[in-house]
Amino acid sequence: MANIKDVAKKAGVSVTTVSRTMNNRGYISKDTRKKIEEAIKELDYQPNQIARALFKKHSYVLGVIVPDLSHPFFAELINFIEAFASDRNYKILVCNSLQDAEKEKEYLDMLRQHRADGLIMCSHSLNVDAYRKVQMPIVSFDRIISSSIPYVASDNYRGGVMATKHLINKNCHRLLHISGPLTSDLLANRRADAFRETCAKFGIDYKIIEGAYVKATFEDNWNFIKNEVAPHLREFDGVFCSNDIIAYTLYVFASKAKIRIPEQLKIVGYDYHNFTRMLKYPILTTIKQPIDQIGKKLCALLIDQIENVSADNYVFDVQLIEGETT
Amino acid sequence: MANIKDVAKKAGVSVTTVSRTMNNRGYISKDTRKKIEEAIKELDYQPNQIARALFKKHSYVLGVIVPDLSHPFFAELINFIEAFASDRNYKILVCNSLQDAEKEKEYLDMLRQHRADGLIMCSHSLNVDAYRKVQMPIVSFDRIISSSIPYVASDNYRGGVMATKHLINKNCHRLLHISGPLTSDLLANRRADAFRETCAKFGIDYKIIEGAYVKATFEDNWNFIKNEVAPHLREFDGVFCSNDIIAYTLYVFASKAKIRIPEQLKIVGYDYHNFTRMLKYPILTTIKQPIDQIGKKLCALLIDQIENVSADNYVFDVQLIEGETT
DNA sequence: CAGCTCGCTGAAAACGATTTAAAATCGCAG
DNA sequence: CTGCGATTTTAAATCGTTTTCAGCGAGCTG
Repeated sequence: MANIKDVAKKAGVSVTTVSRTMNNRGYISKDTRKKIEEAIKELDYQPNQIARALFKKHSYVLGVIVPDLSHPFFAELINFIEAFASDRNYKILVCNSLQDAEKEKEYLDMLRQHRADGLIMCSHSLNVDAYRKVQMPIVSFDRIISSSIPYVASDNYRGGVMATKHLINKNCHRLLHISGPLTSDLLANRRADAFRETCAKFGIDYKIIEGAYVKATFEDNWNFIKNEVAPHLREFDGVFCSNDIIAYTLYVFASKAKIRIPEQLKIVGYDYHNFTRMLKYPILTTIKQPIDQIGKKLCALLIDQIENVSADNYVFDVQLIEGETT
Repeated sequence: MANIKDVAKKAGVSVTTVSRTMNNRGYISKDTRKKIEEAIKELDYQPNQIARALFKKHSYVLGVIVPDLSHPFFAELINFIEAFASDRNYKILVCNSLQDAEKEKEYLDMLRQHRADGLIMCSHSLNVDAYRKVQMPIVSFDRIISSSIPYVASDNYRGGVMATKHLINKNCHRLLHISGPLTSDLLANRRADAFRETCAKFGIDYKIIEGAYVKATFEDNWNFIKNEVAPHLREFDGVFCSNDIIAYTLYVFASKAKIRIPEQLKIVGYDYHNFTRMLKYPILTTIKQPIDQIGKKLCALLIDQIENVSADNYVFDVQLIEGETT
């Protein structure tokens, strides 16, 4: 593959001049510029970004760590992250932590070794100290890592209130919330807070069952519902699920158990990702997170930090999508 | 961030010695090795992979270009690709072509500039010449690019035969196939070949409607079915769809049109990705591609090429998953 | 005409690693 | 004490860029 020296030789100038031409720095005569551009085209010269990155200490690579690449939420999120990063000339190195702390630590080191310019953390298997040590601009999705690391999230509390109030408005009297794991610094847990407080405020009986963070397969979710949720299910007439996959699984489970939905049991989910939008039996009632805007904001905040603009937290508004399950 | 010189200084040796220690090359006394390892730990030294890559001309980065990152098939495929690449110490740079030829060309150049070690092509917006020029090891999913570029695919022909025969066995007499775009070198089109030939062999009336490659949203698919398929739909009692998303959309469409499935119309899909596995209303009858094995093989063939092992094409067996739609 | 600025160009020093080739050290036999 | 192979270490070149600094005419000013 041709390098800058080959171009210089072919154009009959020095490498400095070639470099300056490509980067539009300083004075270059029309004449030499033309010669150089011809040489570049003729040799199909592709500037070596590795050499560039070495000198400039700027790789234009962003690391993205997610718990599960094939989960519809993260697939969609990465889709948008990639698009916005690409617009600003950044590339993304995706890492699949599988929620394994060991693997996540390895990825962190790997990204440091590759001198990624920044890091988007969507997986949260390690304690906050591990991320603070990374010495790289970071943004976090849905978790408060430290005051100097901006986070992006949907307005989980408001979403929780909306979901709960919706169930109450639909005449539910005994409510269940299936949450994610209630680790203190995960912002998704504001949904449970909102649920609890809203039920209290309206004097509604409630219960919270703590689930796992990301359950990948239908069977995982099914077993969870069968073992943890089913024994209590008939005590409730409304369930707020912390994600759409579990909401759908619950719908399937309840249907098979001859519980009529929405008449006997109403279900609200959370996310409204591709899977939910595709789904028509049932059309889930759910709280929509603006995944596109979240992706864009994560990117923007990170690149702002990298390029020395100050960055701040960002919380997005959510929206109730009323379907057929409530 | 500490570099190799800092380590050398701290350990009181030369950089050469540090380098040799890390790479286990040549003689190093127990004593100096220990001193160096201590210095590395103390400084939290992370070797600069960019500098390494520059010298070794080996970046350990693989480019992966897909048409749509958030499509369940590709999300799952990338999931596996990442896992296997990571096992062999490679990283992946994901690119979302959106099936835009211009964008795909840009990504190709970008990956060349970043000196990716190889390329996994799952998007096929350009003519084959564009890929031949890339001068980088490539593997292709589901497309024959040239005899020197290995491809990986499921046994599309056999899948097509299985699907068609299954419909015939279920007593269908007039069959429809909704294909992807019938570009000659896409291996997915063997499904249509198989459909055509199997129908002919059994003396069955058939028709093929050509669809788009990847339709992202339910609405896109819905409109396609409404406009292109619906006018003919009642002529048929069995449909073989070239992917599960279109199969599901057709199911929804037909149900709303009061066509009873499977009694009046039987539907077979293709893929069996996460979306399909999650889906319970209906449980689709479909042809399963082994996405995990495809991902693994793509990776393995590419890395073999990079590391100078010869590589060959690979076609995976498929499997009929019988659901409730036939 | 000395001195300055403009416009243009190039040589050389980085960036942080690896590798080659050569030098230093050691132990030990002659 | 010398010579020599076996160890162990190092200086210097290299990878492909960018940047700093300096040089050199030409034209202008005073």
